Amino acid sequence: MDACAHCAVRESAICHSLPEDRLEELSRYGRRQNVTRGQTLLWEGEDSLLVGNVIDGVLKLSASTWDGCDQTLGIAYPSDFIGRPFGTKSQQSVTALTDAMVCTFTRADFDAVAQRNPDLEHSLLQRTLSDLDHARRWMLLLGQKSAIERVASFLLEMASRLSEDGEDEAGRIVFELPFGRQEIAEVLGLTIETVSRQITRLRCDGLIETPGKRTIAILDREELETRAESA
Amino acid sequence: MDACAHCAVRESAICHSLPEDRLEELSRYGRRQNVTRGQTLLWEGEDSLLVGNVIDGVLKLSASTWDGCDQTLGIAYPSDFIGRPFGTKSQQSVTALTDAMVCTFTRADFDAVAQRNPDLEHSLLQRTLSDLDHARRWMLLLGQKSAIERVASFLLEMASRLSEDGEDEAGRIVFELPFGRQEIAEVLGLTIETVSRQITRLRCDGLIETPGKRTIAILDREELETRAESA
DNA sequence: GCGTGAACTTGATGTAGCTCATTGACCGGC
DNA sequence: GCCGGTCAATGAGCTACATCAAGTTCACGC
Repeated sequence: MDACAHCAVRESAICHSLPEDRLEELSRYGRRQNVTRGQTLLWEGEDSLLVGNVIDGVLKLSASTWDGCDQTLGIAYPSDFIGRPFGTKSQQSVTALTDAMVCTFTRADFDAVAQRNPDLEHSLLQRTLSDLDHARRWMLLLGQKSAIERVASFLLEMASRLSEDGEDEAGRIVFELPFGRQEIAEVLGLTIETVSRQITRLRCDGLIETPGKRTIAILDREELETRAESA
Repeated sequence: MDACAHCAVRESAICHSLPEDRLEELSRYGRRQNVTRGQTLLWEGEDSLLVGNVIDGVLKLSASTWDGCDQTLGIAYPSDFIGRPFGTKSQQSVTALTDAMVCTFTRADFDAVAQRNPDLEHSLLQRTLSDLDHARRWMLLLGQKSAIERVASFLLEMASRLSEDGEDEAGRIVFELPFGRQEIAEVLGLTIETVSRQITRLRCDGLIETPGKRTIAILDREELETRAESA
């Protein structure tokens, strides 16, 4: 497959570090795979047989407690890397939040190619370091922030991830969440009711609008940032 | 300095991946540094000028909210790597919990050596991947677990990290925490009072003993594991 | 001995967010 | 059209943890 050459994430996924010939090598092992919304690609605690790149769509990484509460541990967007290379069990499930397309490799294949391509490992290292930074910033949110701060932070992060163009004609930042309320709750370590109440509160205070169930329009970014930081 | 040859973490830090001659190259840039308890090596938000290996002692990674609440994001033990290589600000402070010894490099020096030594990068990648796994498991704790579950999980983790020998003659697992109560609270996202109460509760229930302020003896590991999972 | 200060414990009270229950909006099937 | 299902919003009450306020213990100096 020379699909790589025309891949939507050719320039942004870790593959970008490989020159043409090496890319060709990697591509022999890759497999493009459609995933439908709700489908789980990797299961928590099972051996991580697959790794890969997200090409399109949004997926979540999650883990759950003995009693079934789910916590979302990370969100994977196009060009993000998923799975756990180098011989370890996956500590989290990977589930599609939207219909998605991923480019997968068996872990064994990927490990072998990576060992032969330091540049690929370097890209992966860079990406893993940012993921770690990001996870730790999220720990601060989970450990210290109030419900309203969490929701405000979440909306701001989603805005920066999902609103391709800045603002619409009315100066609003509009975007479609790939999350239902329950899924937001799982990201923030809250309940669905609390999330709903905080969103209502932000709407009543005139900081946001919610034209559709999953559509958010940010009216006052500045104030929302203040709410994300202080009670 | 040929200190590397006799370094306490020669076999376990990321340096282990380097052969003698390459190690010699790296060691030219390294600087052994004593850190006293409470001293901060890297500051949140500042450019991470230093990176390095922990040789001895325990340090914490932490960040704080606008209003001064600290959250501990990770704990670094001997042979762990600290700092943020590859041109980014450090997102967290690194502070010594005990007197410690670290082997530091300027980030620029380290980056350059790493680029020339794929094996070193591979070790660092492996370590970063485990750190990420670990951080995400901690997110589950911060997002979902109750106070008693958090404290029990914490004690178990500390036991596995700090009790070199298994059990003493009485079948207890005894170890000295490098944390005061306030510091435990910062790890768990709780207040000092809540931590204290939960420890008292575990003591009253006969699962642990606290012979000294910072000394913990686990009497019933099994039951403690149960408490760490379920309410 | 006694005083001082830091670290920990304990108790009393408040409250943010959870739980449970209800209602309403939207949507697809028939 | 109506009906059933899903998802979000909202209300009432409860509970776990935070907050505030005393104690208590221990180490250290005099």
